[in-house]
Amino acid sequence: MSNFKMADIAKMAGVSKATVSRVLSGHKYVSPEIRKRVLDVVLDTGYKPNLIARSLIKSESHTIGFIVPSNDDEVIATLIRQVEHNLIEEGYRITICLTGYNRDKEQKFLDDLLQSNIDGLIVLTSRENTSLYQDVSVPVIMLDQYISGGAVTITTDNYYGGYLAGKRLVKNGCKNIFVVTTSSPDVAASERLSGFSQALSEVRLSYETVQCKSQLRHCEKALIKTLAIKKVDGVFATSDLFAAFTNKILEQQGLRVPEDVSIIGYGNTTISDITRPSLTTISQNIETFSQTIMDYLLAGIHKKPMKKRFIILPIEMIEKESTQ
Amino acid sequence: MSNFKMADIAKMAGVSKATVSRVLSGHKYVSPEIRKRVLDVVLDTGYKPNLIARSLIKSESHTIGFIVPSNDDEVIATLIRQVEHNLIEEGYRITICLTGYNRDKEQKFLDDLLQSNIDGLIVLTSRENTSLYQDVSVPVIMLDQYISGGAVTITTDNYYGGYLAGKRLVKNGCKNIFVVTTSSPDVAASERLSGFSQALSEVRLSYETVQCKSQLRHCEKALIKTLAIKKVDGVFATSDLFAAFTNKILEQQGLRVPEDVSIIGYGNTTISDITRPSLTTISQNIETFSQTIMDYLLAGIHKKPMKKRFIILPIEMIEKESTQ
DNA sequence: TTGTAAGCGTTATCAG
DNA sequence: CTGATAACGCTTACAA
Repeated sequence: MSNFKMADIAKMAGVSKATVSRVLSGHKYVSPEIRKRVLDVVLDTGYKPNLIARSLIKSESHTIGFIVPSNDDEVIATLIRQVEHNLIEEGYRITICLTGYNRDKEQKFLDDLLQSNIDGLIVLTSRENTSLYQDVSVPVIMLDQYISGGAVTITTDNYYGGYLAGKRLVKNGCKNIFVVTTSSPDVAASERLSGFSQALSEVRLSYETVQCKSQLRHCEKALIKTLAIKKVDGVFATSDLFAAFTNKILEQQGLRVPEDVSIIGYGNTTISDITRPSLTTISQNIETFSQTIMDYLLAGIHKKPMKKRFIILPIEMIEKESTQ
Repeated sequence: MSNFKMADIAKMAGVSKATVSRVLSGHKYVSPEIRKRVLDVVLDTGYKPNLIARSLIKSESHTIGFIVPSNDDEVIATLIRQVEHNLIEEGYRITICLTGYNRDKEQKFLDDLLQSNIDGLIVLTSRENTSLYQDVSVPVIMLDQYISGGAVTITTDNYYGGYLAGKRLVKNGCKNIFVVTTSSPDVAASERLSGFSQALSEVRLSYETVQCKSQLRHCEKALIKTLAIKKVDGVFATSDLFAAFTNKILEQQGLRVPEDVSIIGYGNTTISDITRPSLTTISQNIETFSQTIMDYLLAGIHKKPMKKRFIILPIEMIEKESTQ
């Protein structure tokens, strides 16, 4: 990294700072000779402009804040990766803010970002915390849930995903159904459950709920406890990880999947392919998800008119071995 | 977000900008009355100082760049999460840069960060790309490998981890050993293999190598191909994910784990607990890893003297069901 | 087409 | 203790 400043380059090239600035910003109205002279010095010195200074005067930072509960979920990690990839192409970078659903933390992150001239925000949070984003001065993409105010909501069709899963278990003739889900205020999971519920209630079925705390051993306990008092022949888990773990526990208990129990997970992640049997699951197209986020985020940043402020992306069920 | 600037606050409180600045920076030498007067206005208006302006004059940004190939590995995702958590406590935030081992991308990330007054850098990269970091103007924590220049290297004992795995398979009497590893230039994996090799060569054993590209189905092909020509009774995978997948394929081929084949993974991740059988694995203490990174990073930022510039953290083998 | 000078919103310096 | 005034490193009217 060179320690040259624009003034140094200007002096060395025998021009003014303004001219150097124009050359570097690809401004027109610079004579070829002078452009070359400046560029030569820039190359010689390895000069790189200070982006903070530029940021201060332009009130932008080419930085997008990405606020999420965690990166431990494979789907979220993939989304982060994909969004980062797409944003880079457009000249932005991302600052990751992991909130753990903690409102104070989230508030602090938000303030910090807003004080740093960020250009936009992508947010995944709980229902309670949406209020933080109702009146923010930069474009906000709110994931998975509606929020009043100016934000654009983008979500995959979690309700329908859950609904499809429900229909599938019903089709398999399952009567004793477990739902394995998180205890976090995860809006996607709760939408999935609503859809699932709907599918079951259409044939007058209900289900047992097994809640998993972050630690899998708690999940194991809860599952075994419920198994002690209820039979099971069908499972819907709100994530592939839960599905995979449930699959293991069930087989440890002497139940065979899919012969005795059908299992459906969510996410179509790597995990759904490394279990035996592989897991039937609901797939969201992460590339499309990311691309849509990008499109609306950039539209917001460039103040382009938007037709919609609420976008629902389709999902599909991927049949694997756990529901045969 | 308020749109007030320091000058506004100063005017409203009837003092100078300098005084407002002093109050907000918690400077001493401000009379109680004036302090209160300013603070009242600040609270009333919801004023928050612009961090970019502060950053410009102080030549720091309270931002740490975290350069890694990807976030799809569970160990790395956990490390990112932990480091982020620790850094927040210290008033820093992180910008994530996912390189995919692409040198150009990495170079661009680096330049961009350096042009933005970042305070420090945490880097996980390939051997070839270390040269990018040999002469960087901010503290660099290089993960998993040594690098000449001023950077501090922090690594877990990958070599010994591999060695332990090798010893364990030998102890189980394995003679036909497979190693399943990545085809990426992953320095940790290659260290693990060195250690593993050493353990085997001490008893004059060798092994077959199965290379996995990012897509698991390629891995499956490679594995089946090798199985067609070689017997196997022991497997060492350089990640739990590979181990889990291998476990699945082997059982599909009619081999029982651990009766016919012993498997050892790496990372002690969630994956190692959701397979049947659960996977014996090598565990790195991520909290300690993260804390060590933090300590040295902050020491570097605050220009404190450091006793060591090369830190190796211990690992341990966690015996689960796949090697019994 | 180029240079001069005035910002961007803070903090640092130096009188008072 | 407080207030002008000059940085920080760049962009951008406005002039020339």
